[in-house]
Formats: sequence, structure tokens, C-alpha cells
Amino acid sequence: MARAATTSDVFNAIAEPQRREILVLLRTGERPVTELARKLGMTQPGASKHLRVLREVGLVRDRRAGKQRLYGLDARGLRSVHEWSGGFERFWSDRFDRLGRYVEDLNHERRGE
Amino acid sequence: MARAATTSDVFNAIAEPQRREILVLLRTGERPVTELARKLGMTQPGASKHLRVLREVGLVRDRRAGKQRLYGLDARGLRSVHEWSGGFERFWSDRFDRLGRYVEDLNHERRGE
DNA sequence: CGCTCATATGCCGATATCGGCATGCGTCAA
DNA sequence: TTGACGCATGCCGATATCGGCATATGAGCG
Repeated sequence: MARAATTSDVFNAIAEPQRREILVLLRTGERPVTELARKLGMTQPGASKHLRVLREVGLVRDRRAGKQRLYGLDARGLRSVHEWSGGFERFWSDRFDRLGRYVEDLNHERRGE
Repeated sequence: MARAATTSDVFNAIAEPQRREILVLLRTGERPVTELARKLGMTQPGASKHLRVLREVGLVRDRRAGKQRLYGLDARGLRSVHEWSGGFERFWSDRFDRLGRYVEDLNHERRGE
């Protein structure tokens, strides 16, 4: 085996700090590649590659505009991330942060299966 | 350069499907390594390695219990993921899904910087 | 057409990752 | 102490990833 199939997955796409930065920048609207590269301090090919990953998982869309290619946000895919992480919300809320977890664990002494 | 520093980051830790499964399982309480491995259909060393990553980013804690080692959830680190993804919420809500994005983009014809 | 700008792609090197296997280490019981 | 169990670690092979560089592709312009 090896490295398992991670690509093509939204969670993997946002695992990269620079890709998250791109998404944040795109919240303010469509942007051409060069501008993204410049603002984030990366090379143009670097930006293109990250954008490609984001496009493949559906988080951005591109549109031709003359010589430029504008990338825009399509954040619907982030909804699953939000919902998945939200499934743990009670574990970080004050009520459950400590005591809750402790009590829960006690309930599970039947951990044999 | 190479592969950039991704490890030691919560986003990276949850990029792995199996690690997400572990976290979900741990929502019901502490579990020993072998049980996790069995339930998720992975080998014991495999489980240990994923648990190590999760421990290093602070998403799980371990506790010795006789011969066993119990792993428990500490999901506070997922809060940042939830909040980050929540920052895009308006982009997937019905109101903004299409029209909103379109209008926003129009506002940014001043995209020269 | 030939040139230039904007972007994508290909190739490379360095490295990180994942799974499998063998083995080390600690704990408990006889 | 010896042995069994539970888990961690080390090593390996296959592969994926990221950054950098050079280059291909495409659009607009003169």
C-alpha cells in the first residue's frame, strides 16, 4: 500500500495552510491567479497548483476573463467540514469540557465491545 | 523545499479518513487501542500510529489502565476547524448560494490590488 | 503573424506519509 | 522469573506532496 487515497477530498484540500489562505482571500470575490500569488507571497505556478487542487474538490471555480482567469469561491464543500466538526461541539462547550467527559467515560466501563 | 510543514496541525490530522473515524468512535468514551483497531478494521500498529498523530496535535489523550492504554477524546482542537469553516457559512446558505456570490463579485471590479 | 502577458503543466529533488511486518517494552499473573 | 498480553516503535517500500524552474498553451494586441 501507500499513502492511501487522500486527494480529491475536501478535508485534504484544506489541510494545506496556503490553500486555506487562498479560500479566505476569495471570500472577497473573484481574483486572478497572479494577484493571489502576489498577495500570498508565492510563485505563480505555486498558486496555480493549489488552485487546481481546490478546483478538483470543487471549492473554487474558474472563469475566463480575457487574458486572465478569475477564480471564485464555491464554499459549499466546506459545509461538510463544518458539520463534521460541529458533531464534536458538545465536547468543547463549557458544560462538557471536563466534567462531562469524565462522566461519559464512566458510563462506558462496558467498553468490551 | 518540500512538502512544507503540515504535521502538528489539526487540519492535517483530520485530513486522514481513518483518523476521523477514530475521533468519531471516541465520542462514546475512552477506548483501548486494540478495540479501535478491530472496529475500524486496521492493524494494531496502524491504529497506534494514527493515535500518535492525534495525540501530537492534542485531539486525544491517553491514560494507562493496567495493561491497556485508554485513549480519550479532547476535541477542543476541533473548535478552530469549526470556526474556520463557519467563516464561510454565508456562502453556502441559500440566500448567498448563487445570487449573493454574483453580486459580491461585481463589487470587486476594483480587483487590481 | 510575431510579441507579450496570464496561466497551466511538466519535470525534478527533497521529504513526508501510509501500510505492513518484526520487534521492543511494560504490565500482570502464575 | 517466565510467559502472555497490549501497545509503541523502527524499518521498509511505494507513493504522494510541495516548491522551484523551465516551458507549453492561450488570449489579446500591433
